[in-house]
Amino acid sequence: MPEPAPRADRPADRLRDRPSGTRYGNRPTMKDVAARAGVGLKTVSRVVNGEPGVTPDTERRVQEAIEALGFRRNDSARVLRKGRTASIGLILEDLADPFYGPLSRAVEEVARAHGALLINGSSAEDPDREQELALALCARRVDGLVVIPAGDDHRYLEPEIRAGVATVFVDRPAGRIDADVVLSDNFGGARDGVAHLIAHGHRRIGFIGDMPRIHTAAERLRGYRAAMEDAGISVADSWMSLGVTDPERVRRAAEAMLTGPEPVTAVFTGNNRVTVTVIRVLAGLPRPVALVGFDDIELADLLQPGVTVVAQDAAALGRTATERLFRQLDGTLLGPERIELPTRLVTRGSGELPPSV
Amino acid sequence: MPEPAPRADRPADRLRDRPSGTRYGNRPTMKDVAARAGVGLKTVSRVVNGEPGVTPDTERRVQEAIEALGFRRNDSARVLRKGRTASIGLILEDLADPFYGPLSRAVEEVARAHGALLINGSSAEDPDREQELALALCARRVDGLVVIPAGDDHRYLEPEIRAGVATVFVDRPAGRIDADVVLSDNFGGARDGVAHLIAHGHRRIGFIGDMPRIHTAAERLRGYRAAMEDAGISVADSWMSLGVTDPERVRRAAEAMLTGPEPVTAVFTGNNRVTVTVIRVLAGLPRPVALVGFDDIELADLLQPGVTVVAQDAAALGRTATERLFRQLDGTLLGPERIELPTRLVTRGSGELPPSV
DNA sequence: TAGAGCCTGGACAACGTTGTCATCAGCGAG
DNA sequence: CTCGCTGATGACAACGTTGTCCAGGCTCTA
Repeated sequence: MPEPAPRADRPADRLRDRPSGTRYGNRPTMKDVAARAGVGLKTVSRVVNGEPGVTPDTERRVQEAIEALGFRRNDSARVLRKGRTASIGLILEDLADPFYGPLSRAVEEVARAHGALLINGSSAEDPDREQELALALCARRVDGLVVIPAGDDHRYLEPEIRAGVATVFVDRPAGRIDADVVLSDNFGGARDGVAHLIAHGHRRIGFIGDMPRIHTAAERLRGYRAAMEDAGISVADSWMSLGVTDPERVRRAAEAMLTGPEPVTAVFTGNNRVTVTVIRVLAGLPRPVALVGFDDIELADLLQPGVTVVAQDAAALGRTATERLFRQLDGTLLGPERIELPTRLVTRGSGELPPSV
Repeated sequence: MPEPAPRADRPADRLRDRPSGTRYGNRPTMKDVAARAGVGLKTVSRVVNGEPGVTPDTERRVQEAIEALGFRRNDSARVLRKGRTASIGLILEDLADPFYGPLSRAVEEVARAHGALLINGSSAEDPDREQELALALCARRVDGLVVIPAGDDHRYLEPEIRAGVATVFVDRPAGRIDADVVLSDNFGGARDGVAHLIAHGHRRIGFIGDMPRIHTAAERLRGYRAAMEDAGISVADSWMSLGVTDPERVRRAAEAMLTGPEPVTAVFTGNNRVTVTVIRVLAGLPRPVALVGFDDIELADLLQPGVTVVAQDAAALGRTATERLFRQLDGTLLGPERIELPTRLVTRGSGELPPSV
């Protein structure tokens, strides 16, 4: 007997059978509530959404039916009908990076203030994965997207943006499309940080940063070069090292520039991951080496010496971007803009060490 | 003229009008693709989903139409039809807390391996907000929920769980319902940490922890008491302080137990937030005070002295929980279980300081 | 050459909600 | 007493997709 019955009441497309009190795995719908309350479908909808035009008595009956059945509105259907999902997507590089914690919290808070949920994913610095994620989020019909780009070509988002997906890029600019961008002043911050070292007497200063294809890394390198040039110092190639922030590579890079014929007396590190590794390297050295790092790190003040950093305000980045996103959705925005937030030099000791001879 | 035409081709329920190349804000649907490709609706569906039974030639025509129109499947409709959303929800306390970074990354990775997206929200340690979030996620029909509970009564989730929402609690147990729980061995970890201090000669040991209504805080306090009792030490009330982990309160608590008639010679801190604040307090003291903290913290090895901690594996917590969630969805699971992961004592110096007299 | 069987493709309903519109009862005014 | 109005209520279609099922054309074989 391949077919038990010619026609089942409901298609049994949901396989899970749990020891439920009532229907197996099938949730009650407004139709069920309506039947139980003895009212029409639309009346239930009105009650659920707090729309006016329902007698207190009717409302009570509906509420009772909702309670009794454990009804919960199916937002998928609602979204399908209304066109807006009240959710935004956040794509970042790595949820576990302490820099992104405050940023995503800020994004979440602004979203929450607008009644939206946050869906997020990590690109792991892989452009393909970024695209895959972004498009998956668009297929879910998120209302907007906050993207910390891994790739440098975002034309794939053009149809989505045209279709109304509000999009803001954070921390790094969008590639090959015109879109809202919220950045830190990476160039200025790095230049100031390096200038600080120069002001304390250093001339041979090393730079260790992330892969040069990452915009922030490139900008910070540019800031380093600018500060050196402003001071009339010519930079040796061996003083600069860009690449993955994997501790092993960073360690080797640091050790290389600290030895050799022209060893650096100070190091400028391009992000928090690099800074942490370099602190470990410097801790193992007999002579003190000055250090300024981009990005603040927790407990930086308690190390000996305290670590001087160029701090950026990750929360402000996230907040600014997300507020802008919702203004795009409001329609109270003119055109794409590039917003640059200032950085702040926090002196704690490591940047004020004199060059040791 | 209030009405421009008796019947518009499409209801203009979407207000946004962008300078789109084609239809304003209206995305193409499979119907549009079908029309353009000169095929039936279902054929488009087949191509989009890679189902068999389509001639290469037809498939090519459909693909071209998809490209040309910039079509992207509307997953809301798909979800409505299929009943599964391929997304899971994560509710934690605070996205910005470094402890939750690795945890949520692990959750995301497992979700990704199962083709699911991650929606997350922060409860800010507020039970009402936790419930609001959880139910909002259920309304979105997430397939499952990973919850780091803020509240201690989760009966509100019963109808959802019955309806098939896979649910796993992490870091703290569920309240008043029977559900999967993945925890660290908070009791054992704290006991070992305190025993370590005792082994190094301490008798007057302080405990500073989070609010006692939080399960982890209570368990760690219990571990502290157990270790003290095992060593035959009777604990003075003034040695223990539980409450919010706000730096101001923690600072006062630490200062109080470090002065007075019976000052402690060592402190056990109940979580990473507390540890960081106490390190700052201790750094300002003339005499050394031993410290062991629950939770590992970055750079703990570089402080003077290094901070001895009871480390828990946040990533393993998230991974274990999420894998279990998907096994619930597979149906390859018997019943709710309580899984306890071990902690690890990492000695770095601060816990090995002798009592200073 | 005809029949059987297979493969491709399309018509149609259904998922659960919301917007539109019609209906109906009750009521006040003329 | 009746007309028209108001406010509550429900019937119905639509959102965009997928599952079911049937039709038509093709190939293969007897």
